[in-house]
Amino acid sequence: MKEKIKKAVTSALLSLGKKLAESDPSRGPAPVLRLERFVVEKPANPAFGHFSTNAAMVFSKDFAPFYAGVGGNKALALAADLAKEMDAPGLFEAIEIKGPGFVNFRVAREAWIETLREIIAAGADYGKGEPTGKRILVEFVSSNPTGPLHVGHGRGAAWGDAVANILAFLGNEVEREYYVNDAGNQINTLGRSLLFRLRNPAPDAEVPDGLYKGLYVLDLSGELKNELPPEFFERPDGELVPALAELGAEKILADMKGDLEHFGLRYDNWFSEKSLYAGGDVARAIETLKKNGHTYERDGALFFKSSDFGDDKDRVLVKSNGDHTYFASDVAYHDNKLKRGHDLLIDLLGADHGGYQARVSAAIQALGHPKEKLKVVLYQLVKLLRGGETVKMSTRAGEFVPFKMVLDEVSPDAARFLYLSQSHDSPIEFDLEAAKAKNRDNPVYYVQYLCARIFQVAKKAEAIFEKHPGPANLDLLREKDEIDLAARLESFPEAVRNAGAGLSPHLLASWLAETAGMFHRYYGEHRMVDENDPELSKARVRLALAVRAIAGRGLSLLGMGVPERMD
RNA sequence: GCGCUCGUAGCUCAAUGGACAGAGCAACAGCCUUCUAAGCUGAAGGUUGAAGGUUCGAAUCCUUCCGGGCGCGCCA
Repeated sequence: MKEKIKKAVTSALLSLGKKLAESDPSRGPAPVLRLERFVVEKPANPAFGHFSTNAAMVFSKDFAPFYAGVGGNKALALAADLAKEMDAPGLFEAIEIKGPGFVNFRVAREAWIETLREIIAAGADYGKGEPTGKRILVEFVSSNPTGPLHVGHGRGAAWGDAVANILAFLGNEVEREYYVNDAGNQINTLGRSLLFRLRNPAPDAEVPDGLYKGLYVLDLSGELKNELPPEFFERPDGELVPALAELGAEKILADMKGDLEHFGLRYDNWFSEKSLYAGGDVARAIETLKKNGHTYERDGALFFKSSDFGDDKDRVLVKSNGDHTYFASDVAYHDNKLKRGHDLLIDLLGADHGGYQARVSAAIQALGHPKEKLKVVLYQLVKLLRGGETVKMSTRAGEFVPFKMVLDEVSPDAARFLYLSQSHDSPIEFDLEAAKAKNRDNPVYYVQYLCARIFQVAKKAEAIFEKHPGPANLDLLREKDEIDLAARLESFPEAVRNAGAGLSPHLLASWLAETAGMFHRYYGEHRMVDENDPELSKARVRLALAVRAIAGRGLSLLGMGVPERMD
C-alpha cells in the first residue's frame, strides 16, 4: 500500500512540475527533484490518516519559483496542489493537508478489504521475500567448551536464531553456525583444572589462580573418574592433561548442545577451530597476510598491522614462544567463512568482546575481502532477577548463572520472548518470576493467547458455518476496528523487513504485542460468532484467522510456538 | 586516559529525521449468567542527562560537557 501511494505521489509531483512550467514558462523549467528524499509513512497519530507524505515540505524549495507570489507557507500551497494532482481512482477516501505541509491520505475501506483478500490468499506466506540469491552466515553463541552456557548465551541463542529465521523468510540463504574453540590455551587450562579436581575432590578446596574455579569442573572430573578405567589416570601428567582436556571439552560441548536443543535451536554447522589448524587454513591466512606486507616481526613475535585498517593497535598472530594466538585462528576462520561463498557474515558477540570488532574487520580487509561483508553485532549483558532481586552465584560456582537454570524454570518460548523483547544494545534484566507468570507481565502469553483464542473461536464457529456454507463475504466488515486490523496486517511485511534490515528481532516482537493488543480489544467489543448473523460471523472469523496466520508466522520467526489452546 | 556503547514516565523499555514522544509494570477507578478474565475499559504519569549546531522539522544526525556499562594482555 505504501509503495502504491509512493508511486502515485511521485507521478503527481512530476506532472505538477510539468504543468506549472507550461503554464508560466517565465518562471523556469519543471524542477528536477531528488525523489529519494521524500517518504510516505504511517503517522503515529491515527487522526492523520493511514499514510502521509512529507513531499511538499521536502520539495518546497525546488518549487519555490512557481509559488513566488504566494504569501505565507509555500509548502502548504504546494501540498494543496499536490493533493489535487493525485490520480488514484478508488484508493482514497480522503486527502487532507495538515500541519506544516503534510499531505495525509485516508485509504478507502474498499481498498483495505481488497488488501485483506490478498493477505488471506497469501496466508502465512504473506510478506515472504523473493529469493535474493544472497548467502548469509549467522554465527552466534560460540561459547568456549570449557564451561556451561550462561544466561547471556541464552540471549545470543534467541537472537541469532530469530535473525536467521527472519533473513531466511526475506529470501536469503541462511546458515547458522557455532564456532567451537576446541584448540588453544583454554582447552589446556580445562585439562589442568580437571586434573586438580581429581586430586582435590573436596568442594571447598582452594583452586589456584589460572585454573577454572567453577564447581562444574568438579562434577565433570567425577564423571570422568566413574566412566574411565583406573589405568587411564596412571599415565604421566604430560599425557593425562591433554587427554582429560579433550574428553572434558567433548562432554561440555555435548551438554551445551543439549541445552540449545532443549531451547529449540538447531545449528547447520558446528565449526571446529582445530580443523582450521589441521586443514592448514591458519598457516595459509598468515602466509597471505605476510605476502601482502601486512605483518612484521618484533620481539620474536609476528604482528598483524591491523592499525592500517582502523584498529587501535597492531595484534599478535604468533607469540614469541611459537604458539598462535586466539586471534590468529579467528583470522583464518573469517577467511574460511568468506571463501565458503557467503556474501554476508553476521557475528554476534557479547558486549565484553567489543574490542574484537575492529581487529576482525581489519583482518578480512587485509585478506582482500570488502569490509561490508562483515557485520558484528554486540549484545549487552543479561542480569537475572528473581522477584526483583539479582540472582548471584558464588565465586566458587563460577560467578555465572547457568542457562540451564533458566531452562529448568521457564519454558523456552517465554525465555525467547523475554530475550527478544529488547534491543540487543540495551542490557536486559531477565526476571524469572515474570517469565513464569501467566498474565500480562509475560508478553509471550499475551501473543500466544491471541493465537489460541482465535483458534478456539474458529472451532466453535464451525457448527454454524456447516449450516450456512459458502465463502465469507469480507465486504460485510464495516467496523473501524476491522479495517484497522486489516491495515495492521498489511504492515507485517514491512515490520519483518525492518527487523531484518536492522538485525533487530525486537521490532517484530513489539509488532506482535501491539497487534495482539488490537485484536484483544476488538474481541472485547464485538461479538465474533453470532448464530443470528452467520454471514457476518463468517467474515469476522475469516479476518481473525488471517490475524492468527500472520501473528503465528511472526511467533515462529522468533522461534516460538503457535498454540491452539492455552492450558 | 583512549576506544565502543547507552542515557526517554516512579520502574523496565519502544519510537525508518516528522505532526500531540508511545507500551507494559507499579499505583488508582471499573468490567466475568454472554465466543477462554492468560482478557478488556477509564483516568494519571515527560523540559527525551545538559548546552550548542545542521534542518522547513531533532529523542534520532554533528560538536562539547555530565553520568552509567563494556573493552584496552605475546589471555581466550
